[in-house]
Amino acid sequence: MDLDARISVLQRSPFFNGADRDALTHAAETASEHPLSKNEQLFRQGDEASQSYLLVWGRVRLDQTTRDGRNVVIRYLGPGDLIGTVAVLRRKPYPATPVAVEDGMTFFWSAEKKAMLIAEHPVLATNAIELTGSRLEELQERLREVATQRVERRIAATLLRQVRQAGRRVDDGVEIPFTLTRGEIAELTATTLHTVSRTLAAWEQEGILSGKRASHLVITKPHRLVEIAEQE
Amino acid sequence: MDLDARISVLQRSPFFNGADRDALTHAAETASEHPLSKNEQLFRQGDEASQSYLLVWGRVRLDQTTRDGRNVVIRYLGPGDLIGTVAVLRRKPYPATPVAVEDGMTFFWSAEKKAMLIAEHPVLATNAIELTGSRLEELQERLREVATQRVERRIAATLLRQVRQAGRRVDDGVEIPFTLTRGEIAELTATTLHTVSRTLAAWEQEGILSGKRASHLVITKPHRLVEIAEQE
DNA sequence: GCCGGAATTTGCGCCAGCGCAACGTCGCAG
DNA sequence: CTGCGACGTTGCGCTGGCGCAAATTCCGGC
Repeated sequence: MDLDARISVLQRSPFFNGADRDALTHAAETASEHPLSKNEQLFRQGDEASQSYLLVWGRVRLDQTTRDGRNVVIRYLGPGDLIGTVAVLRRKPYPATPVAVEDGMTFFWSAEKKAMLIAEHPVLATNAIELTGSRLEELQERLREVATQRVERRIAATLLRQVRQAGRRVDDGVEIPFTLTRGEIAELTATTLHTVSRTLAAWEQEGILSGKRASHLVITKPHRLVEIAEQE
Repeated sequence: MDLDARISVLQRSPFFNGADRDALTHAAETASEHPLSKNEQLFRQGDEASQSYLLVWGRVRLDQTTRDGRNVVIRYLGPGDLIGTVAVLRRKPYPATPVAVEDGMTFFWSAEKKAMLIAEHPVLATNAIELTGSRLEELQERLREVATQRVERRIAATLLRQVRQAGRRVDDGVEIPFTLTRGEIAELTATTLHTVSRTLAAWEQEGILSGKRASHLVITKPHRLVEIAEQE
């Protein structure tokens, strides 16, 4: 990818919001590229944080694993999202494992280069706080959900969150533009794939959504989902 | 409080780690003081973020409330912790309500002053990322716990977390140096005060911990708690 | 020292949703 | 086109721990 192409990619990332030409050029020049193939792990939870990534295109699932092998999906990441950056800046091991759910492309910087970039362009520090803060807020919301809401509401809220973050309009509703298995939805909502399956089946009955297997979920009646997510 | 006193308070906060004399002085000069009385709310979830606080001494509980009145404790804050700073920098409403669980003291800065401080002293931006990042990591851990562990383990893990963050050595073990009601523990662990009561009663039987009512919890056998928190 | 209210304890019934199991189905590799 | 492996569905029984309720204890204020 040539420099201009890189710069225009960077410009689209919230992390470079308000960055001047100089910052963009500097970042583009020092970036390396790393393509992603489906199911590839970018790094592993617990690894020393040596690289900071920017997802250019594709979709990545952030997993957190327990010692005993249980898994929780922290969130899904899309184009423009940073991966591993906080760990790099904190000089702590990566706290989670990013897995590509489809082919994609990333830029990455070494820990030193990234730290230097941020030191020289303070606006990037502000943006990093902004991004980290919004993830923090999302996690607080999810914690509250898991703590206080029953499964059905949580699933509805989770689907709506995916729609908000990555939804795409289609003929008959909104589409979640990547494959979400029942198991993954279960790990996002702190339940089992069985319960997810039953719930989605019921919703499909009701015509709220549709989408089998490897196809993408299409929410036909988002308002119904909102109702379910907000019911007392 | 005179300037030197303020500066020495600021020095003890991780947010001012590695800050030079100039930054400290500047921050100390522009800070206002606000004493806290028990049960006082510093601000409320949803308010426009106008002030950023630093907890000087005392103890604050961060609450997140659902529309229907249910409550979740996000975390407890102690001396040196920042309150509302991320919201101020993001120019978003406060996402939670901080409540003093005992009398205390805070410094605060207006949103503008705080933004200026950070812009002029980049090390503060780095520290803010560090602090936000560590809270993010803690929340990820808690989400995983709530999603995968049963109540007993979660309570053990939660108590250990309090000990790690604020524990104080005493004759017969480690003390959590502020009052934690069963209800508060319940809101920290996503359960009910009934279950917490039963669990703690059992542990008291076993001699793992002690502490009635308004007194502080003393963990007599932390290793047992660790075992419980880690058991498969 | 006494009182009112808040926190806690404890008992009991119940049910959401988990765990297990068996079966169906889709999609991709070859 | 076929076979296999991963994903999904569905039934069923069980139980952790929630919800409700009542009794008890403690605390802080007066």
